[in-house]
Amino acid sequence: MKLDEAKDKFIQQWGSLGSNWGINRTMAQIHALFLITEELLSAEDVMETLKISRGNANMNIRTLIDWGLVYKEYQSGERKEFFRGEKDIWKVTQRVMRTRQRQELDPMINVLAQLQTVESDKKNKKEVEAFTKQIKSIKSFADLADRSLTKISGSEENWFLKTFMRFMK
Amino acid sequence: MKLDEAKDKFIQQWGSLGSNWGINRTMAQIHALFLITEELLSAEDVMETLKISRGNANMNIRTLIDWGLVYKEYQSGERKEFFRGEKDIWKVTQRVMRTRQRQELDPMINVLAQLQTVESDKKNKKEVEAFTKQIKSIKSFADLADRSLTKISGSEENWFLKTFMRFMK
DNA sequence: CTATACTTTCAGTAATTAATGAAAGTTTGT
DNA sequence: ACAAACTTTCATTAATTACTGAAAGTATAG
Repeated sequence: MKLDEAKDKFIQQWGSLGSNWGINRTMAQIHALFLITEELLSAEDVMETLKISRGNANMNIRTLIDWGLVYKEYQSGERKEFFRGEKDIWKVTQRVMRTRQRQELDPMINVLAQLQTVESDKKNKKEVEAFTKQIKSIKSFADLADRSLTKISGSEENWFLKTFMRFMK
Repeated sequence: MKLDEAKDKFIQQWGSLGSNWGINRTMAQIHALFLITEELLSAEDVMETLKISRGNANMNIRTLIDWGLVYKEYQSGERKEFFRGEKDIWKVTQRVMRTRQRQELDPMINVLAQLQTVESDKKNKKEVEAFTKQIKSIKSFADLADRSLTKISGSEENWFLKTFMRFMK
């Protein structure tokens, strides 16, 4: 396979992976491009390579920066902004975990906490008990996931690999 | 909060969580309904509770069965099918992991394997090396994730909790 | 201060994804 | 074998989500 073909294939596959996981295809493709590009890229470069509009490129690069997957850098002598992708796949994973934990797990946990107290009367006592029990069990699980993610996404790769490999044996 | 209000809130929240993770809102809502319903439900029940069409209910219940999150059961004396949701949140997690591993991680790993061999000529030698190195590093990570998921999704909750809690300490 | 080089926003539009419901298919009881 | 009771499919329609591009906004150099 030729290099350009391989790069394109990687970008497409990463894009489709992203879109299956609720991350828009273009954002995932831009991220893929940054993952396999050593050099700094400008918004223009991204637009041209992926054939997307200025607005689209700008918005998604911005989101990638928010997620901590892309960094803004300045080239001396150049007026425009350049960007560099985080290459370390372990760091990438940690940052994706963190972002999604904040955006999705934490709100879920809040709602679950609220749902633990439901009014009960003589008519539906049994039903309320069953509901509350199930919500509590989901909440416990979500709390465990939350603590785990916090620990994992704050840990060094070395620690993680060492301990995790032992765990997985 | 009233019970019905709480149930509805749970269904909505689970639906929105799902849709953020690339699972269609209705499928996630049906799943939520099954998670908090002790009794058997018919397709009709689901249609009425969630105000969705017959086709929609049927297709998504089917997918939930494929994922192993809902079971088909027959009521004696009744001609129509009834369904029961898997309540154990640990099992639910394992099955979601398994399904997504099959549907998304495995294809990604296959593509990464292909991308490891890229033709090189004197002009782009350096570039090809850098690309291959990065792909290899992503592939190793994906392989680790794959092995971990296989192990976790085949393990007992007890084993998992015991070992994982030690790991997380 | 002002012209230029850039970045950001956002209303309108396009593309994608999901839902409907009627028709076709299947199963079961008599 | 037939009819009733139910399930599945799928073409059409609706809803959602993402993209474009022009206009507005901002920063910098001279």
